[in-house]
Amino acid sequence: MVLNSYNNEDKVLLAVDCIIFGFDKEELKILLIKRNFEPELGKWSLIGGFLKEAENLDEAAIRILHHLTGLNNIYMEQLYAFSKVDRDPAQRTISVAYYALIDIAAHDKDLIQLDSAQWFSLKKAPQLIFDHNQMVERAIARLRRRALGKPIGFELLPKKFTMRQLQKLYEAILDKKLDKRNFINKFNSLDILVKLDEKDMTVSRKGAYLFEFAEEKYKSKVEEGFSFKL
Amino acid sequence: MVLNSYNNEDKVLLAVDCIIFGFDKEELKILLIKRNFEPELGKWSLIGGFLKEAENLDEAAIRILHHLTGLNNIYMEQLYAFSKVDRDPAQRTISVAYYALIDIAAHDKDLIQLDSAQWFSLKKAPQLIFDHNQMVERAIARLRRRALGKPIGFELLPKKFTMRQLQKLYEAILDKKLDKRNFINKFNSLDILVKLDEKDMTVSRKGAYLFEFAEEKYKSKVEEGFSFKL
DNA sequence: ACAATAAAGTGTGCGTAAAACACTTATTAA
DNA sequence: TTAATAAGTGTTTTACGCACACTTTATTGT
Repeated sequence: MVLNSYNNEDKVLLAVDCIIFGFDKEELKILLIKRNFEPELGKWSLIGGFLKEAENLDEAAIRILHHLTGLNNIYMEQLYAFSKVDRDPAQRTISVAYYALIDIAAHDKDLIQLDSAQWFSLKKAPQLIFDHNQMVERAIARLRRRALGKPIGFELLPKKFTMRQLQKLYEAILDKKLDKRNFINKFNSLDILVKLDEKDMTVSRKGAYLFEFAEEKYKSKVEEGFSFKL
Repeated sequence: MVLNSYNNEDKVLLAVDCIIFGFDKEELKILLIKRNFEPELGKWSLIGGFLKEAENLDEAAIRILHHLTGLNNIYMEQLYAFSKVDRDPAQRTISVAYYALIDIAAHDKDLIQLDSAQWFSLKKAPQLIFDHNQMVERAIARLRRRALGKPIGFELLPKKFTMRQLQKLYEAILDKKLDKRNFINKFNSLDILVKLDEKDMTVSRKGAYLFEFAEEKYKSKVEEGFSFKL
């Protein structure tokens, strides 16, 4: 064999595409941008760009997301590397997808207000370019599994929230209705919520008690994980 | 912005590293090769190579594995893309790791008998180059989660096997002792095993009944998944 | 002031699955 | 014949998932 086998190897373009899910009290949304360059100019796509030589993939994802949307301090998780040979007709490109879930309201101020980046209801999102729809599907599947294996909500809900909001978040992710009592019982048994003396009166005549996450307990639950069925 | 933004983007070397776990009736092993090129010549590493322009990552993994070990027909699953900037000191390289579990005995004939590829007990494996140890750790974690969510064993055990072998497989993957009776009860309730009239007499004075997987039922269980705690 | 309305809040019982637990059986080698 | 070895086998208790319906609270409109 050869001594330094690194010569003569093909180099490729490595893209990073960010799938940003947002929650706005009722449903899951996804942040998309309208491409302003060829190919597929004018079509909707995920938030994407190319890895630079001097950064790793996590850093690239953060940079690209910030550059195209203004969003900061978003923790994204790597999803999968998509590599079909002709996935991008313009040039051979491998794309590593990242995803995150954010509280739309909390990050609203960061969002650059171009009409190029826009929230879509997940169920009414347009067709995306290349294999981006597949990426989104895989991200949703991952999200669901994650929601059943670790608590979510901390980065997604306002600091103080009602049980109903938390339940709606899970319903949106799992795409099914849950029983109020069972949901509350199960979540309470995790012992990561703190009931406040305060009520949210905007939501109904009676008002609904507000809760907070007990940050330390929440984080240790994320570490250890759990497995529940909802 | 620019019209065709693809120019001026950095291209990188994209490696694929294969983590091949094997099971040999007692413990989990891992297949490693001794590097015969610089950098790190003579050290142990995962089975790796570079993606070519005309293939996707799955294909590259299969080609590389076959080329370096002779192994054929191994289904590998993509694990994660590792991208630390200096992970390979020789050149900027991103590596996508793949992993698979195989029955060592069944694939023995395919293995090229160089002293360059060698099975190591997982617990006694040597230090690997670059970030390959991290890759292995992540693969083990994934393997454990997978073993609790879908049946495994079909590709890993001989066609006919004893309950004890199956249990040892799970014990090796989960790295803990399991209760014989509970294990059998749980597995039987899945209804994917066929008890044969044949006994394996090599294993004890009394002999142990052999089982097979009911292939169709097994596959549908893989599709639907399950969630068990062992 | 009273009635209607709207959403919040609250508890129980049943069935299934997990976990703990120990003795008997079959065979062979001494 | 017996000593040794691993296989084989059920039951009980506990925890969890899931189905299920009425009461409470405050406001708004008449």
